[in-house]
Amino acid sequence: MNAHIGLRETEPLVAGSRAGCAICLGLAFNVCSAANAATPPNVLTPLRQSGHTVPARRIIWRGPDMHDVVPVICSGWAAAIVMLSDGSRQIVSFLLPGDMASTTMLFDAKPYCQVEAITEVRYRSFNRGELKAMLFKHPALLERFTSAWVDEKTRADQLIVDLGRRTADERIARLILNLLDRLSKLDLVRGEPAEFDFPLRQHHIADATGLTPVHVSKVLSEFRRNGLINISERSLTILDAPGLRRVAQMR
Amino acid sequence: MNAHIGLRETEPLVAGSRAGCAICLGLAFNVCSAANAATPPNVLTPLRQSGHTVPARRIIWRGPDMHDVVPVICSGWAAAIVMLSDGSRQIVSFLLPGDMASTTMLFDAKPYCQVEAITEVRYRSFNRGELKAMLFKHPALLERFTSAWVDEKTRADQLIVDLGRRTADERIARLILNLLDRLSKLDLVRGEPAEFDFPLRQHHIADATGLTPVHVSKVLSEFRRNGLINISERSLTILDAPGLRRVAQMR
DNA sequence: CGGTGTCTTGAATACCATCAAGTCTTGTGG
DNA sequence: CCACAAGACTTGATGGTATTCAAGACACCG
Repeated sequence: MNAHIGLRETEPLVAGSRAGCAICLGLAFNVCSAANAATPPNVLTPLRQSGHTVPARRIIWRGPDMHDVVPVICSGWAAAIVMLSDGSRQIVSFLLPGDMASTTMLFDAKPYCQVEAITEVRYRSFNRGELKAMLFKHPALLERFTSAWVDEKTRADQLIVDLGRRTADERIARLILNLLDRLSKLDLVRGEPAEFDFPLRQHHIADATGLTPVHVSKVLSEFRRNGLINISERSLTILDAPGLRRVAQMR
Repeated sequence: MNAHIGLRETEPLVAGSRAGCAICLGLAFNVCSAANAATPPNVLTPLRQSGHTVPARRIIWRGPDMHDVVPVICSGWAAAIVMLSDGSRQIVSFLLPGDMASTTMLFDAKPYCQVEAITEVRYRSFNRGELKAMLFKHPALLERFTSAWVDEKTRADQLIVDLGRRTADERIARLILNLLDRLSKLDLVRGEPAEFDFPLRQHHIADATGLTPVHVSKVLSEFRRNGLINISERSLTILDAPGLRRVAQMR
């Protein structure tokens, strides 16, 4: 899951406003291409799409019902989650601004997971066929898309290794460092020592690392005791980056 | 990892023979398209490629050195493995005949894992650029390729769930059932009760399920005691499919 | 024939889950 | 604005699953 395709906004958008979205989409594509110096500006015609804003904890995209729409996150955090019949959950990937839930959504309509908002989330739904056609028409966009796909797969494989072969401390440290990485590419990390918005509840961390919320609490407390990180007011500060990396890499 | 792109052979091939490979590749593509009734026969020009045969346990494709080649398995079993610095290993996917190590190899040159032969393996290496160009030139092939990609990602996400949220028994039962599924699509499963070649050592199962060989041994013994499966002479028989599924699905 | 790889089994241990109780925060309706 | 409920987090006690350690049986190969 989780493909960053650079459909980000530079300015706030009137939520749900169709005109606003259309403008923004054009903007976003230009921003995207500008950042990459690949696509000349204004080559892209706006796609049909619909903007939405949902509060935290709402389900954005549920397996069975949505067929032809591909959601792209504009702002906020979300998660792609596989639900098991006993109520336990596995977060397959976190979705940050600019992410499509999964690159596979462009091709496949049978999903095995749902997308849930963690914070308030603004997102846009694209028509799958149109989005696909557009990507294949513009090489620069396709390039971006395939690179998003490679990133997504790399992260998935990394997660497999983490869940299969690493301890609780390592998993949690790596989760934090991965988020740090992704967020700093989005320019969402502030200052020195590094600090960023951290809307995850401990149960989110548990669902992502294959642990229980109780154990996550214990590990995070230990991290704090050791002066590695600090979490307060939904914000995470990395106090000792080398130390945290040491915990994460160990082995 | 692991993309089945239908580059299989119908007949044995003189190992390493360039002419043989070229013929076989044409054959293979036709077989592939015939199986799908999508590509008209003979539309495809043969690609440059090289055939290889390696014994079990040999490394086929190592991260750092191979840049522009994409290996495709012709016969035998292989595994894509992530090595950790303490010597522990995680198998990210098993590669069966017709599988490309990963669809991402078409686009990305920086690999984080190696491909190892489990049995003797025949495989072919394609030039990445040429293979890519060919896929994008022929819509039917591209279609096949994207579907391989979706399968690959689906399996990766399933593995994430298994490693994150399932017990040892469940993981091992699911591994067996997944292999049964894939092998039966390749027509490599015989008879009733279902039975197939099973070259995996217990340490392979351990590396794939995130367990230790010792514990794999105990679980398999229990499966046998309960009359679920039987393994002998590198062949696995599923004696009680519903029972095994019950163990696998549980929850 | 020794060496290596594979598998099995038992005992001790470690890591993480489960259970439980309590604090604190957040949100909601009266 | 307060009261109450629900959610979030913490901490300690206990237990289970899987690991680690160890030793031995067996097959295969050079």
